[in-house]
Amino acid sequence: MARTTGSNGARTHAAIRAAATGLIYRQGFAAMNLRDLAAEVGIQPGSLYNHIDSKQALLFDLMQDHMAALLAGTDAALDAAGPALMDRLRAFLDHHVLYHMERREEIAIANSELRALEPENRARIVALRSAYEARLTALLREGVAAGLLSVPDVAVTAYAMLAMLTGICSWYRPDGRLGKEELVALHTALALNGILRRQHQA
Amino acid sequence: MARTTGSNGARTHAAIRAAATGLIYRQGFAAMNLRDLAAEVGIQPGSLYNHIDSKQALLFDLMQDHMAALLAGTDAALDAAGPALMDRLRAFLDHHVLYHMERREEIAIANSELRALEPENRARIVALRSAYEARLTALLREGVAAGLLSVPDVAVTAYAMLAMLTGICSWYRPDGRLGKEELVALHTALALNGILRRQHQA
Amino acid sequence: MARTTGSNGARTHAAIRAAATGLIYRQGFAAMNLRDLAAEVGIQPGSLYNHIDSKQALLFDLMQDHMAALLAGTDAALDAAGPALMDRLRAFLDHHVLYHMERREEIAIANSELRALEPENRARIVALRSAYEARLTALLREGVAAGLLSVPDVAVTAYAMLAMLTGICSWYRPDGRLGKEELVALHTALALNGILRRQHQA
Amino acid sequence: MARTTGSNGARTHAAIRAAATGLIYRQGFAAMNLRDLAAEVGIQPGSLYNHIDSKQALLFDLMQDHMAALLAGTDAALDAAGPALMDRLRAFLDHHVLYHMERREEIAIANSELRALEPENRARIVALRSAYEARLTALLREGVAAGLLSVPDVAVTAYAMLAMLTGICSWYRPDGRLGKEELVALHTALALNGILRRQHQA
DNA sequence: AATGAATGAGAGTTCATTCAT
DNA sequence: GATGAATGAACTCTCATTCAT
Repeated sequence: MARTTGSNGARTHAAIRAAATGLIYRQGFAAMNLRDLAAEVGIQPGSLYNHIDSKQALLFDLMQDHMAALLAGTDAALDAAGPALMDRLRAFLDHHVLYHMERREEIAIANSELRALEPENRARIVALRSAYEARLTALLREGVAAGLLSVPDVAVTAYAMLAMLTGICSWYRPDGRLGKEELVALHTALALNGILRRQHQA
Repeated sequence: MARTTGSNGARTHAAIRAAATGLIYRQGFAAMNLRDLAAEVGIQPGSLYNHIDSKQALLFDLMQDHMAALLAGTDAALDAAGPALMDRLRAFLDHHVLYHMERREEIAIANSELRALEPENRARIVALRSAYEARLTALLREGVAAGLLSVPDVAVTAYAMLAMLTGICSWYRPDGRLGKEELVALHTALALNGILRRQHQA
Repeated sequence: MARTTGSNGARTHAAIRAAATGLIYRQGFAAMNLRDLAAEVGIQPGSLYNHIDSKQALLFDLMQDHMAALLAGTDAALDAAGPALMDRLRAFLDHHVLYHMERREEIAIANSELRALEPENRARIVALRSAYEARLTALLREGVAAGLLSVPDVAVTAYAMLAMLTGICSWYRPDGRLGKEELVALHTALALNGILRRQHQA
Repeated sequence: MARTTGSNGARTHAAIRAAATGLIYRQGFAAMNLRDLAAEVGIQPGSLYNHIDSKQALLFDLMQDHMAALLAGTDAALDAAGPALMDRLRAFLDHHVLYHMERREEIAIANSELRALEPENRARIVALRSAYEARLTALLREGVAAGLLSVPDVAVTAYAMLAMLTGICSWYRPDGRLGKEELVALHTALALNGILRRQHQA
């Protein structure tokens, strides 16, 4: 049976996800309640269940979709960068910082609400996250092998770099003092300077 | 945690704070409930109120004490480092990393539960946090003035450095592959490399 | 229950009644929900209302139709039995047992869900039930007057006999150890033995 | 720590059980809600949980305690009846009828709310019920072996007798036309007459 | 005749907190 | 200082029902 024309189910579902993203970002998942969410969407609390299975399932869906988008965006950026290693590394870092400025709410949720997921759901998100980190560690290993980078420990360094570049989403505001491009350049340089091999280094 | 025979008030209070630190770290403040906290301490929920004023007050006390300890430890490390700027900067970074490994639960709470504080309490913790950040921005400014550092934007760079070094407390485990000293050295070097002024740079 | 292609309204209505009978029998009226009922019929919950007025009306219709069928079947059996009192009494009991084996779901509902009916509906079902009981009490009174039966209290005895013979529908299974005819004979004898007047009795 | 004098926890718990018995008897378990139950006890709904684990656990406890009391009362009646078989059979029936008049609410619940129990709980109540039925079937078998009773099928006859005698609790009222003793005598005679072996019977 | 989305009431349950003992 | 029972508000979620399409 065809979907009734003018039905606004899809619109409501999107509104729920958008409102939930904002509320979880601001208050945390446990502190968000479905009454507030429903009110923000403009429906009754019970009506949420026409669109979601449970509060937990809503969180999982948001996180999963976000991680999938992050991975897809990253791969697109790497593809666009061409084959040269340093281009690819720079593309990864640029994309990471830009994405973290533009979608800082989803990022913050993905980083802080892992503990709110039930074990099975958590395992699936952790797998996506690992796949993302693997993109960076692979680039670092290549760089070391090519003699371009100085990285004492690939795994720890990758964590540290991601932590630094991810931190931006906890304070960035679109109307801040510095523009996006400046912030991207500044952060990518800061990160690269930390690992670039130099002549006077061993 | 079994009930200690002959325990007195101070011991119970300390046990409550220790148990709360662990529970908040693992579950988040909003998701922690006082039933579980009381059970872990070995008392009834109502008895908590002989030692704390409220769940909110307990969180605030934990965060305030932690920030005070962080500031005191930092200042002690700076005093011990002597007057040389680079020694002081290195001392700040070393201390930061070490402290974040050793007290990662308190750190994680201080970083993630600001939003759970009531406005007045939040303002007081934010003030302490700003004081801590000011220690680093002051050092960076000195370094730039002395021509030792290359820092395009002091505030943003300080944030990025702190984010990187703070990230360690989200994955560090005492029984991990690398020892504390290695991790401190690795992180401090990574951070310093990012900002050291070099000859061939403009 | 799969959706029948080309099903029309009457067929859906019958499917709803059949599914509701089973669900109410198994779970009770209050515990049955219209979601499950709709799912068993293969339609959406809202579509039920094209066929029923309300959950309450559905229950009432089922009970009313059942009581009417019971009465009609009883009267047919009495008519077929002829004029002799003992034949008629035996016919009543035989029919009662047989009917309670064959339609135990409807019977169980009629016996246990009176309390779920709204007062007005309940009164109407109670009236039908009283009419049914009156068939038996009339026979008992005739038997006593004719000196054939020994019945200390007609009303109480009628209740007790009906309770005994009705009990079968709470455990009878078509694939059980004993066949229908055996069970009918056994129960009718058990009931009649309890009230038959004997020579050596006062 | 000793129970505080004057604490009325036990009294509240008993009041909850008593009120729940009445409400479940009148409305059925699924239709009873905890708000009404709490109101009848004179406490807030949430306060119920100081005394019960869940609605389901409350039902199970009521049914289990009732079945245990029925079994204990039956065994006491059998012990008091002495060794003669017919005395014991009569004692069983007398006790059954009397108990079903005096505690008809618990009985009705035990008979009609089995389906409301979760599988594990149901299995435990069914086991108690089987133990009770076994008391009667054992007596019937003895009676048949001794040539005192005529019972075509022990299991079916036992069910039918219990159904008849249990029926009383669905209509008995303490202020009714007949007294307890009369009703006990009437029912026991009705049941025994159905199975007593007579000379002129094969 | 059927759908999917909405409603509004209410369900069982949990929670931080209070307080007489 | 600790207890057990109580509170009252709030929670997530379910329900019968309605209705435009």
